[in-house]
Amino acid sequence: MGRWEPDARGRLLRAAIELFTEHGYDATTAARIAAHAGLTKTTLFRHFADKREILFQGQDALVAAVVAGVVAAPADAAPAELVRAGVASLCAAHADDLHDVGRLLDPLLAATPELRERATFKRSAITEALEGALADRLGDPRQAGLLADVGVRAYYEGYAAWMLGDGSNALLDSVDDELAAYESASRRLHDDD
Amino acid sequence: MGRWEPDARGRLLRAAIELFTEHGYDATTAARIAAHAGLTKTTLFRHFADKREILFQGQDALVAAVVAGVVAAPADAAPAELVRAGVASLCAAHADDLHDVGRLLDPLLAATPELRERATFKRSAITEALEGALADRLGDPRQAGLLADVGVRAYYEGYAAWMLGDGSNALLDSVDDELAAYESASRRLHDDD
DNA sequence: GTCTATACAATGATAGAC
DNA sequence: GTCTATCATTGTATAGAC
Repeated sequence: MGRWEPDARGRLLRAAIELFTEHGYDATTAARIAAHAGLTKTTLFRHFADKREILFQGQDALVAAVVAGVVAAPADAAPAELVRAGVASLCAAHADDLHDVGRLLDPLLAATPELRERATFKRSAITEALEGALADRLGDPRQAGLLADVGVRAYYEGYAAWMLGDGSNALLDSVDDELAAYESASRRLHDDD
Repeated sequence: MGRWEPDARGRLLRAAIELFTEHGYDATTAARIAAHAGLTKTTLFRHFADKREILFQGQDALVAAVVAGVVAAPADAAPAELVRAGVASLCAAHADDLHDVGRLLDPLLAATPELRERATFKRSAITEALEGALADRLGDPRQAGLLADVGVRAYYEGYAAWMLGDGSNALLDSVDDELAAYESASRRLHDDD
């Protein structure tokens, strides 16, 4: 692989998490992160468009994954099955070491609005992608919107629950639990009319 | 009102829209916006935390409005009525001149991911506020989440439709149409099971 | 209570060398 | 792919003017 230490992005991620956790996001300069990873500021910004993006690398793959999941679903799949195919593909796209990264990321997001803003934007990109894929299959854009919201909610809350666990459970199981719970909540909402 | 031209924020808003539209967001410096509004860069940043916030001033009032709407709803209101109370309050919080501002804002958002990110964050803040208010009334956080998503969807799409019109229709009418359409889409989703 | 002047640290872009 | 160097711009901080 040549002259340099491999996995510059991974090293920058670990450096950023460590320094943000220790000193806070604002007090940690990009130059310091780069130096901690054995690189320079210039190189950091060649790999990432901005400082926040260090923490969210790989999320763009999730947009592709959720669409691929829906597209690959059987032709006769019901709406709820399409959603589940999408979020299952999302779960499969996870490297398992995200179990550890996620636990460290959480307090950083809680402490830093700037990072929450980026996280929200990523979530919204996933939602829009799922919505588009569902609309293609269902023909009804409003049904697609509703289902996309549920699917992404189930995914994020399933992810949060899974992160709190010890890692012995599968992410998809947590997400399936959430999907079922939302299905039930939605049904109750209609039955009470 | 005293020694200075009034409505510094409004002047900065108009200056920003005009210059962003003409030269693009990136090519327009904060100093240029300030000068165009008859102010200095220092003053601009006294009014707004960052450059993007110029365009989204007032959105924080929407967070308070949506909560107030739900809180003020009758004690025996059904879930759907709580949602409608929240988004109706959102609509009432609008100054009508937003009809014009919105039309100019739209192409800017389309052209500038940075601005879309901020817009997404504001939408998310409204959603979370509505979700919290609904959870307080309903007791069920998952129902609250589902309903908050529908309500905010209806509001944003109603707003988009209203903006395309000539201004003779009321915003709330557009939003009500969307609420009804989502209600129907949701019902179809369940009946097809 | 709002504005301005000045100085400053940090982000992120750019150009050219290895 | 990385580095040095330089640069415009953002956003902050301080001090003071009206």
